[in-house]
Amino acid sequence: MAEGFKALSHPSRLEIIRKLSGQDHCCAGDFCCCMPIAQSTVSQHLEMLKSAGIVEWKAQGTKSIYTLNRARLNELVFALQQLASDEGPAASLLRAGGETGSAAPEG
Amino acid sequence: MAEGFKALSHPSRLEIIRKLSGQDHCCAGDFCCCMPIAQSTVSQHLEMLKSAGIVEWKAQGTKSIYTLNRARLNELVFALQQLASDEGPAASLLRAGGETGSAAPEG
DNA sequence: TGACTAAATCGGTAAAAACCGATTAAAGGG
DNA sequence: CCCTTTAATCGGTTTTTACCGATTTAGTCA
Repeated sequence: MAEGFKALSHPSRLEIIRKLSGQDHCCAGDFCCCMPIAQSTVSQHLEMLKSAGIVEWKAQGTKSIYTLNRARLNELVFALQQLASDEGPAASLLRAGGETGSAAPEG
Repeated sequence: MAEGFKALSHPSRLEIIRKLSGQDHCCAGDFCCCMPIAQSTVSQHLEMLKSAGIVEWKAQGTKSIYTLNRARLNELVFALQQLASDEGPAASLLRAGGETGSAAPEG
């Protein structure tokens, strides 16, 4: 869990995720050209995102295709919601079977 | 935003948050006694959580009272939900006015 | 095959984070 | 006032992260 959040804890990596979020998939070069860091650095950020399960990788010819793993992000969302809840993890799990929960209650 | 996730990116800090999540408030010493790290280290983790806005601090006699800032956590939940969504930030904002969304779809 | 392109990896430096023990500061009780 | 308790801060070491340029690997195409 900490590993997941660590992957989100750098502006450049958030930028990568943001770009992927609106775009279905990108190749590695798509990131380099719009970020103020070297190609090798981008590659390392992508590697970290990959090993944290945030992005998925596929080779396509001489290019590398990266896609966002939205399910993984949702896992982190869920974990964070539980922490934000004042009812503890168990309550959230129980409630998930009955009614739908919201991250931001109206109170 | 990256700063918020960085605060969540260490097991000890997650442990602190987890403890606070189920407990309304804790004093600094409550963390030291159940974690395998020195008092000074706990203090530094708390300082980081505080400056990231994740916890709030109040002096009470010779003790320091820490409370979880659940609103701040919910901000991060919301930001993460937007990233996980394939519709981009704008769509999420629009939808929030109409129907309720779920972080974990049934698929 | 050789030139070209895309991207990972290597070798290294600089900065940041994690951690500790010791010290300091400040409140409370005898 | 002195002693204790609580927790922040200081000084320092070790580990990790971020970053770069250079190199390597691998696919593509003439």
